[in-house]
Amino acid sequence: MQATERMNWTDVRDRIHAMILDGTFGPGAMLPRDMDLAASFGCGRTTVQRAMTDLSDAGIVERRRKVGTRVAEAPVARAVLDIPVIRKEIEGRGARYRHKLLHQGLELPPPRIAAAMAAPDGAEMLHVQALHLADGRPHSWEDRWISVATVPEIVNVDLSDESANEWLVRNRPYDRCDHVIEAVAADPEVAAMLDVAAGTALLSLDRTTWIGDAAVTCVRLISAPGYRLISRG
Amino acid sequence: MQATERMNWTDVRDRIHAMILDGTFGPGAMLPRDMDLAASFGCGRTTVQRAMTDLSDAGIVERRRKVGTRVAEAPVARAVLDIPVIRKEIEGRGARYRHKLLHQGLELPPPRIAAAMAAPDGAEMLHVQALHLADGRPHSWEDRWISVATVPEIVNVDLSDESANEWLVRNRPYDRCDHVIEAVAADPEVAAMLDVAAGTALLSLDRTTWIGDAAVTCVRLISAPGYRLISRG
DNA sequence: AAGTGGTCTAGACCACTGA
DNA sequence: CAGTGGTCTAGACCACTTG
Repeated sequence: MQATERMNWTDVRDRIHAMILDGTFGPGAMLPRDMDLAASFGCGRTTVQRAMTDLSDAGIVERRRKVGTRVAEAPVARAVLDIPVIRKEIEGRGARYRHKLLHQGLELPPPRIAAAMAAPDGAEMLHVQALHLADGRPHSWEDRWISVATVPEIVNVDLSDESANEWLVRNRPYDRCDHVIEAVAADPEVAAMLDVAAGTALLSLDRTTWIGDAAVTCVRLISAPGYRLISRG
Repeated sequence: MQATERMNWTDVRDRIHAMILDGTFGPGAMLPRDMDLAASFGCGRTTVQRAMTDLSDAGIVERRRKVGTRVAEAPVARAVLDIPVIRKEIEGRGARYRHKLLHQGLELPPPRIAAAMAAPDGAEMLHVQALHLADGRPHSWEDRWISVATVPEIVNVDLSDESANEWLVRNRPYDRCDHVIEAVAADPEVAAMLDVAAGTALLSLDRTTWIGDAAVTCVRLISAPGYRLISRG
């Protein structure tokens, strides 16, 4: 008597994945229909569906109605980065967090910012610059523009107490956000703030956040040397 | 008579998300049970489940059995980066891809690599250095170590024809991979290869790939100035 | 022991797309 | 038009966690 094991959808996913990895189905090959796979695994079609959704999300297979499921040709490497709130990250390392407001004022944004936020010409925004410190040492420098049109009450908030990011997250949580990651050389101003030599290679992370189609804020975070973004999976 | 609209699971997800965003359920608040939400939306519990799975994957809510569903306290910003095969990326921009093998040999890896790949002391690996070019101009510099223990046949492959990455993807596809992103200053060797001044700030991407618990390869890719990683959504 | 989310099933219908 | 994946439903049972 054969013991018939009950399979999870994760088991089904892993068995399909294994068949792709060991060459049973090579890049570009068609997989059987969900119903046939379900029959061969002895499970319902829904379970195969669930497994396929996961493989499809991971970019391992491509599914099209009427056509079927195909093993992806050029597997992209997908890195999922969790970018924590800076204060949480610092406190999570057991260090003391402090935040220093350097500048705050209504100004006309440079074209780069206005374009990223799809803002009309001549619209003033709140410009904020701040420094994040871990145990008193510079951790990162923040250069932020906030849309007064989207968040009018921001002009009356005291940002020396709470960081702009945390106020926004609590009071105007965003829908979605874009990120751009690049390497930059420290200009003299940033170098002085972060206490490094001008020209030092630093990681820059730009984030634009949106509520629906209205831009909330566009922030550039430049971190002190040694900062890394890590993704495990 | 009220027209009862049929809701997709994405609609359900968006309505729950909207209630979180507009403050109906603030950070840390408990949401109703799936069954009650289903009743209030006029759909089955499965549909709420599907919506919740998505919100949970996105880090917006946290679900625990017997306890219920809670709005996340500290929303992390999640950036999903698709890192394409370099050749595809270059050809996708309409440029001509070329690949130049600079170095290839069996060597003892430095401690950093041996540790990242969890390799035993004294195990030689294949060390490969190469340059990727777009329309003849340097695009990125690659420094790669390949585990001979995991991929013995690699020593007989001609890597001047096909890049190591593409050979590996075709012949030893990996299970999972880790990424580390950081900013580095160009050392003289890299600077010469990429045709930039020494000390230029460059983006470095390290990737270690695995088949099960066996490391396949550990590669550092350093890109020419102006390279960016972008995530939208 | 009880309550919650996690998953499975079978069947049904919808949505997209190629012939 | 036909064939595939995408989704919904109702009901059932499982797995985990707290009391």
